[in-house]
Amino acid sequence: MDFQQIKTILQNNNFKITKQREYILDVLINNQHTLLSAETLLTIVKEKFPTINLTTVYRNLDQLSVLSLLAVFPSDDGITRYKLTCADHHHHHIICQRCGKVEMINYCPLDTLTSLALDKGFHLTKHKIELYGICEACYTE
Amino acid sequence: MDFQQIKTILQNNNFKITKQREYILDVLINNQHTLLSAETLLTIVKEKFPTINLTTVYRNLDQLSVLSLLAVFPSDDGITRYKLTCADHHHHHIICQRCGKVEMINYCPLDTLTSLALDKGFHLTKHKIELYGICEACYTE
DNA sequence: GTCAATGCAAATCCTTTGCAACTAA
DNA sequence: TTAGTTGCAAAGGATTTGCATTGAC
Repeated sequence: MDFQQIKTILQNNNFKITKQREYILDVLINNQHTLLSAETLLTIVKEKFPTINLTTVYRNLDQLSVLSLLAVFPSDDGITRYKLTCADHHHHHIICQRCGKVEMINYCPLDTLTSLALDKGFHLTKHKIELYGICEACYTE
Repeated sequence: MDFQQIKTILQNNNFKITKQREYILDVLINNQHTLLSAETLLTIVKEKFPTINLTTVYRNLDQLSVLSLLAVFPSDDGITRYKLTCADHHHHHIICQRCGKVEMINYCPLDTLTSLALDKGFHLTKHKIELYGICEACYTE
Protein backbone atom coordinates (compact mmCIF):
# COMPACT_ATOMS: atom_id res chain seq x y z
CA MET A 1 0.00 0.00 0.00
CA ASP A 2 1.49 3.32 -0.98
CA PHE A 3 0.22 6.81 -0.42
CA GLN A 4 -1.40 7.15 -3.84
CA GLN A 5 -3.50 4.03 -3.43
CA ILE A 6 -4.70 5.02 0.01
CA LYS A 7 -5.31 8.60 -1.06
CA THR A 8 -7.52 7.42 -3.90
CA ILE A 9 -9.55 5.17 -1.65
CA LEU A 10 -10.00 7.97 0.86
CA GLN A 11 -11.11 10.44 -1.79
CA ASN A 12 -13.51 7.93 -3.28
CA ASN A 13 -15.09 7.79 0.15
CA ASN A 14 -15.46 11.53 0.64
CA PHE A 15 -12.50 11.92 2.91
CA LYS A 16 -10.34 14.96 2.56
CA ILE A 17 -6.57 14.86 2.47
CA THR A 18 -5.46 17.11 5.28
CA LYS A 19 -1.90 17.78 6.36
CA GLN A 20 -2.51 15.78 9.55
CA ARG A 21 -3.89 12.84 7.66
CA GLU A 22 -0.97 12.92 5.27
CA TYR A 23 1.52 12.77 8.11
CA ILE A 24 -0.34 9.98 9.86
CA LEU A 25 -0.44 7.96 6.66
CA ASP A 26 3.18 8.72 6.09
CA VAL A 27 4.14 7.22 9.44
CA LEU A 28 1.91 4.20 8.91
CA ILE A 29 3.36 3.61 5.46
CA ASN A 30 6.90 3.86 6.78
CA ASN A 31 6.13 1.43 9.58
CA GLN A 32 4.25 -1.30 7.80
CA HIS A 33 6.59 -3.77 9.44
CA THR A 34 5.71 -2.68 12.97
CA LEU A 35 2.65 -2.49 15.18
CA LEU A 36 2.09 1.02 16.49
CA SER A 37 -0.10 2.18 19.32
CA ALA A 38 -2.04 5.42 18.95
CA GLU A 39 0.32 7.02 21.43
CA THR A 40 3.46 5.91 19.59
CA LEU A 41 2.03 7.01 16.29
CA LEU A 42 1.26 10.40 17.81
CA THR A 43 4.81 10.76 19.10
CA ILE A 44 6.27 10.06 15.68
CA VAL A 45 3.85 12.34 13.82
CA LYS A 46 4.57 15.10 16.32
CA GLU A 47 8.18 15.21 15.17
CA LYS A 48 6.96 16.58 11.87
CA PHE A 49 3.67 18.12 12.93
CA PRO A 50 3.99 19.22 16.57
CA THR A 51 0.45 20.55 17.02
CA ILE A 52 -1.34 17.34 16.10
CA ASN A 53 -3.72 15.94 18.64
CA LEU A 54 -4.27 12.41 19.96
CA THR A 55 -7.94 12.72 19.10
CA THR A 56 -7.05 13.30 15.48
CA VAL A 57 -4.92 10.19 15.50
CA TYR A 58 -7.72 8.08 16.92
CA ARG A 59 -10.21 9.48 14.45
CA ASN A 60 -7.95 8.76 11.52
CA LEU A 61 -7.22 5.25 12.73
CA ASP A 62 -10.91 4.68 13.07
CA GLN A 63 -11.64 5.82 9.54
CA LEU A 64 -8.86 3.71 8.08
CA SER A 65 -10.20 0.75 9.98
CA VAL A 66 -13.73 1.26 8.65
CA LEU A 67 -12.29 1.27 5.14
CA SER A 68 -10.45 -1.98 5.96
CA LEU A 69 -7.17 -0.24 5.36
CA LEU A 70 -5.99 -0.91 8.89
CA ALA A 71 -5.27 -4.10 10.81
CA VAL A 72 -6.17 -3.82 14.48
CA PHE A 73 -4.43 -5.79 17.21
CA PRO A 74 -5.94 -5.54 20.69
CA SER A 75 -3.59 -6.91 23.29
CA ASP A 76 -3.53 -8.26 26.83
CA ASP A 77 -1.76 -5.15 28.03
CA GLY A 78 -4.82 -3.06 27.23
CA ILE A 79 -3.16 -1.19 24.40
CA THR A 80 -4.45 -1.60 20.86
CA ARG A 81 -1.88 -1.53 18.11
CA TYR A 82 -2.28 -0.95 14.42
CA LYS A 83 -0.66 -1.38 11.06
CA LEU A 84 -1.78 -0.83 7.50
CA THR A 85 -3.31 -3.87 5.86
CA CYS A 86 -1.41 -5.25 2.90
CA ALA A 87 -3.35 -4.94 -0.29
CA ASP A 88 -2.14 -8.18 -1.76
CA HIS A 89 -3.14 -11.70 -0.87
CA HIS A 90 -4.59 -13.10 2.37
CA HIS A 91 -1.97 -13.73 5.01
CA HIS A 92 -1.17 -13.65 8.73
CA HIS A 93 1.60 -12.24 10.86
CA ILE A 94 4.43 -13.02 13.18
CA ILE A 95 5.06 -10.34 15.77
CA CYS A 96 8.18 -9.78 17.84
CA GLN A 97 7.23 -9.62 21.48
CA ARG A 98 10.15 -7.41 22.29
CA CYS A 99 10.28 -4.74 19.57
CA GLY A 100 6.92 -5.09 17.84
CA LYS A 101 8.38 -5.95 14.46
CA VAL A 102 5.89 -7.69 12.20
CA GLU A 103 6.48 -10.01 9.28
CA MET A 104 4.01 -11.52 6.92
CA ILE A 105 3.33 -15.25 7.03
CA ASN A 106 2.11 -16.73 3.79
CA TYR A 107 0.26 -19.57 5.33
CA CYS A 108 -3.40 -20.13 5.98
CA PRO A 109 -5.13 -23.50 6.01
CA LEU A 110 -8.47 -21.82 5.41
CA ASP A 111 -10.22 -24.87 4.02
CA THR A 112 -9.22 -26.86 7.06
CA LEU A 113 -10.39 -24.10 9.40
CA THR A 114 -13.69 -23.79 7.60
CA SER A 115 -14.37 -27.47 7.84
CA LEU A 116 -13.26 -27.63 11.49
CA ALA A 117 -15.75 -24.86 12.22
CA LEU A 118 -18.47 -26.68 10.34
CA ASP A 119 -17.74 -29.85 12.33
CA LYS A 120 -18.72 -27.87 15.43
CA GLY A 121 -21.79 -26.46 13.73
CA PHE A 122 -20.25 -23.01 13.24
CA HIS A 123 -20.35 -20.92 10.11
CA LEU A 124 -16.91 -19.39 9.95
CA THR A 125 -16.93 -15.60 9.65
CA LYS A 126 -13.43 -14.63 10.67
CA HIS A 127 -10.21 -16.20 11.80
CA LYS A 128 -7.03 -15.13 13.45
CA ILE A 129 -3.64 -16.76 13.21
CA GLU A 130 -1.01 -14.78 15.02
CA LEU A 131 2.48 -15.97 15.79
CA TYR A 132 4.54 -14.31 18.47
CA GLY A 133 8.24 -14.66 18.95
CA ILE A 134 11.57 -12.95 19.34
CA CYS A 135 13.09 -11.65 16.14
CA GLU A 136 16.70 -12.23 15.19
CA ALA A 137 17.83 -8.72 16.15
CA CYS A 138 16.24 -8.88 19.60
CA TYR A 139 17.41 -12.43 20.13
CA THR A 140 21.08 -11.72 19.56
CA GLU A 141 21.00 -8.53 21.57
CA MET B 1 -10.88 -28.42 35.25
CA ASP B 2 -13.05 -28.99 38.25
CA PHE B 3 -13.20 -27.17 41.54
CA GLN B 4 -10.98 -29.63 43.41
CA GLN B 5 -8.14 -29.31 40.93
CA ILE B 6 -8.24 -25.53 40.94
CA LYS B 7 -8.59 -25.37 44.70
CA THR B 8 -5.48 -27.49 45.13
CA ILE B 9 -3.46 -25.30 42.78
CA LEU B 10 -4.63 -22.18 44.57
CA GLN B 11 -3.77 -23.56 47.99
CA ASN B 12 -0.37 -24.70 46.79
CA ASN B 13 0.24 -21.09 45.85
CA ASN B 14 -0.80 -19.61 49.18
CA PHE B 15 -4.19 -18.43 48.05
CA LYS B 16 -7.09 -18.73 50.42
CA ILE B 17 -10.42 -20.16 49.48
CA THR B 18 -12.91 -17.46 50.27
CA LYS B 19 -16.64 -17.54 49.66
CA GLN B 20 -16.24 -14.96 46.92
CA ARG B 21 -13.53 -16.93 45.20
CA GLU B 22 -15.61 -20.08 45.41
CA TYR B 23 -18.55 -18.41 43.71
CA ILE B 24 -16.37 -16.89 41.02
CA LEU B 25 -14.79 -20.27 40.30
CA ASP B 26 -18.19 -21.84 40.33
CA VAL B 27 -19.41 -19.52 37.60
CA LEU B 28 -16.26 -19.98 35.55
CA ILE B 29 -16.51 -23.74 35.86
CA ASN B 30 -20.14 -23.71 34.81
CA ASN B 31 -19.36 -21.52 31.82
CA GLN B 32 -16.31 -23.18 30.38
CA HIS B 33 -18.06 -23.12 27.02
CA THR B 34 -18.49 -19.33 27.02
CA LEU B 35 -16.34 -16.24 27.16
CA LEU B 36 -17.32 -13.99 30.05
CA SER B 37 -16.43 -10.37 30.63
CA ALA B 38 -15.63 -9.23 34.17
CA GLU B 39 -18.94 -7.39 34.23
CA THR B 40 -20.96 -10.40 33.10
CA LEU B 41 -19.18 -12.63 35.57
CA LEU B 42 -19.99 -10.14 38.31
CA THR B 43 -23.66 -10.11 37.37
CA ILE B 44 -23.87 -13.89 37.56
CA VAL B 45 -21.97 -14.16 40.83
CA LYS B 46 -24.18 -11.46 42.33
CA GLU B 47 -27.21 -13.71 42.00
CA LYS B 48 -25.68 -15.92 44.66
CA PHE B 49 -23.47 -13.43 46.45
CA PRO B 50 -25.06 -9.99 46.12
CA THR B 51 -22.41 -8.03 48.00
CA ILE B 52 -19.49 -9.05 45.82
CA ASN B 53 -17.51 -6.27 44.21
CA LEU B 54 -16.18 -5.78 40.68
CA THR B 55 -12.71 -5.21 42.12
CA THR B 56 -12.78 -8.63 43.68
CA VAL B 57 -13.71 -10.14 40.35
CA TYR B 58 -10.82 -8.43 38.59
CA ARG B 59 -8.39 -9.43 41.30
CA ASN B 60 -9.47 -13.05 41.14
CA LEU B 61 -9.28 -13.10 37.34
CA ASP B 62 -5.83 -11.66 37.57
CA GLN B 63 -4.64 -14.31 39.97
CA LEU B 64 -6.10 -17.12 37.92
CA SER B 65 -4.38 -15.71 34.89
CA VAL B 66 -1.02 -15.56 36.65
CA LEU B 67 -1.43 -19.22 37.53
CA SER B 68 -2.23 -19.94 33.86
CA LEU B 69 -5.64 -21.16 34.87
CA LEU B 70 -7.40 -18.57 32.78
CA ALA B 71 -7.49 -17.89 29.06
CA VAL B 72 -7.70 -14.19 28.26
CA PHE B 73 -9.33 -12.81 25.11
CA PRO B 74 -8.88 -9.08 24.53
CA SER B 75 -11.22 -7.85 21.85
CA ASP B 76 -11.70 -4.99 19.41
CA ASP B 77 -14.67 -3.73 21.41
CA GLY B 78 -12.38 -2.89 24.33
CA ILE B 79 -13.81 -5.57 26.57
CA THR B 80 -11.60 -8.43 27.70
CA ARG B 81 -13.27 -11.79 28.09
CA TYR B 82 -12.18 -14.85 29.98
CA LYS B 83 -12.64 -18.57 30.34
CA LEU B 84 -10.89 -21.24 32.34
CA THR B 85 -8.10 -22.99 30.50
CA CYS B 86 -8.63 -26.64 29.82
CA ALA B 87 -6.16 -28.81 31.65
CA ASP B 88 -5.92 -31.41 28.94
CA HIS B 89 -4.10 -31.19 25.65
CA HIS B 90 -3.10 -28.14 23.61
CA HIS B 91 -5.93 -26.76 21.51
CA HIS B 92 -7.58 -23.64 20.12
CA HIS B 93 -11.11 -22.28 20.02
CA ILE B 94 -13.99 -21.29 17.84
CA ILE B 95 -16.09 -18.49 19.24
CA CYS B 96 -19.63 -17.51 18.31
CA GLN B 97 -19.68 -13.84 17.45
CA ARG B 98 -23.29 -13.55 18.48
CA CYS B 99 -23.62 -15.41 21.79
CA GLY B 100 -20.01 -15.91 22.87
CA LYS B 101 -20.24 -19.69 22.90
CA VAL B 102 -16.84 -21.34 22.69
CA GLU B 103 -15.90 -24.78 21.41
CA MET B 104 -12.57 -26.47 21.43
CA ILE B 105 -10.75 -27.08 18.16
CA ASN B 106 -8.35 -30.00 18.22
CA TYR B 107 -6.13 -28.69 15.55
CA CYS B 108 -2.76 -27.01 15.68
CA PRO B 109 -0.05 -27.27 13.03
CA LEU B 110 2.57 -26.28 15.58
CA ASP B 111 5.51 -27.73 13.70
CA THR B 112 4.53 -25.78 10.63
CA LEU B 113 4.11 -22.58 12.62
CA THR B 114 7.45 -23.04 14.32
CA SER B 115 9.24 -23.51 11.05
CA LEU B 116 7.39 -20.61 9.40
CA ALA B 117 8.58 -18.43 12.28
CA LEU B 118 12.11 -19.69 11.93
CA ASP B 119 12.02 -18.90 8.19
CA LYS B 120 11.52 -15.27 9.19
CA GLY B 121 14.25 -15.43 11.80
CA PHE B 122 11.82 -15.53 14.71
CA HIS B 123 11.97 -17.82 17.70
CA LEU B 124 8.34 -18.75 18.30
CA THR B 125 7.18 -18.06 21.86
CA LYS B 126 3.41 -18.05 21.55
CA HIS B 127 0.75 -18.47 18.94
CA LYS B 128 -2.90 -17.76 18.57
CA ILE B 129 -5.40 -19.53 16.36
CA GLU B 130 -8.89 -18.24 16.92
CA LEU B 131 -11.87 -19.01 14.74
CA TYR B 132 -14.96 -16.85 14.83
CA GLY B 133 -18.33 -17.75 13.48
CA ILE B 134 -22.03 -18.08 14.07
CA CYS B 135 -23.04 -21.16 15.99
CA GLU B 136 -25.92 -23.40 14.93
CA ALA B 137 -28.34 -22.03 17.51
CA CYS B 138 -27.70 -18.41 16.57
CA TYR B 139 -27.71 -19.20 12.88
CA THR B 140 -31.17 -20.77 12.85
CA GLU B 141 -32.62 -18.12 15.08
C1' DG C 1 -2.45 -14.22 65.19
C1' DT C 2 -0.98 -13.52 60.60
C1' DC C 3 -1.31 -12.59 56.05
C1' DA C 4 -4.17 -12.72 52.23
C1' DA C 5 -8.68 -11.09 50.53
C1' DT C 6 -12.40 -7.93 50.35
C1' DG C 7 -15.21 -3.58 49.67
C1' DC C 8 -15.42 0.99 48.81
C1' DA C 9 -13.91 5.15 46.82
C1' DA C 10 -10.80 7.35 44.16
C1' DA C 11 -7.54 7.18 40.61
C1' DT C 12 -5.66 5.74 36.16
C1' DC C 13 -5.40 4.76 31.52
C1' DC C 14 -7.02 4.36 26.93
C1' DT C 15 -10.43 6.02 24.01
C1' DT C 16 -14.53 8.75 22.62
C1' DT C 17 -17.56 12.81 22.33
C1' DG C 18 -19.23 17.75 22.00
C1' DC C 19 -18.49 21.81 20.04
C1' DA C 20 -16.61 25.84 17.94
C1' DA C 21 -13.10 27.05 14.62
C1' DC C 22 -10.89 25.68 10.42
C1' DT C 23 -9.90 23.98 5.75
C1' DA C 24 -9.90 20.97 1.53
C1' DA C 25 -12.31 20.59 -2.58
C1' DT D 1 -19.67 27.32 -0.19
C1' DT D 2 -20.09 23.31 2.46
C1' DA D 3 -19.00 19.14 4.29
C1' DG D 4 -15.53 16.90 6.43
C1' DT D 5 -11.60 17.78 9.87
C1' DT D 6 -9.25 19.47 13.68
C1' DG D 7 -8.03 20.83 18.62
C1' DC D 8 -9.28 21.35 23.04
C1' DA D 9 -11.61 20.13 27.04
C1' DA D 10 -14.54 17.14 29.09
C1' DA D 11 -16.68 12.69 29.41
C1' DG D 12 -16.70 7.60 29.26
C1' DG D 13 -15.71 3.06 30.27
C1' DA D 14 -12.73 -0.68 31.60
C1' DT D 15 -9.42 -1.72 34.91
C1' DT D 16 -6.33 -0.69 38.90
C1' DT D 17 -4.87 1.14 43.36
C1' DG D 18 -4.93 2.71 48.34
C1' DC D 19 -6.51 1.72 52.56
C1' DA D 20 -9.03 0.21 56.42
C1' DT D 21 -11.62 -3.92 57.54
C1' DT D 22 -12.56 -8.72 57.39
C1' DG D 23 -11.75 -13.55 57.21
C1' DA D 24 -9.22 -18.05 56.16
C1' DC D 25 -6.12 -21.10 58.00
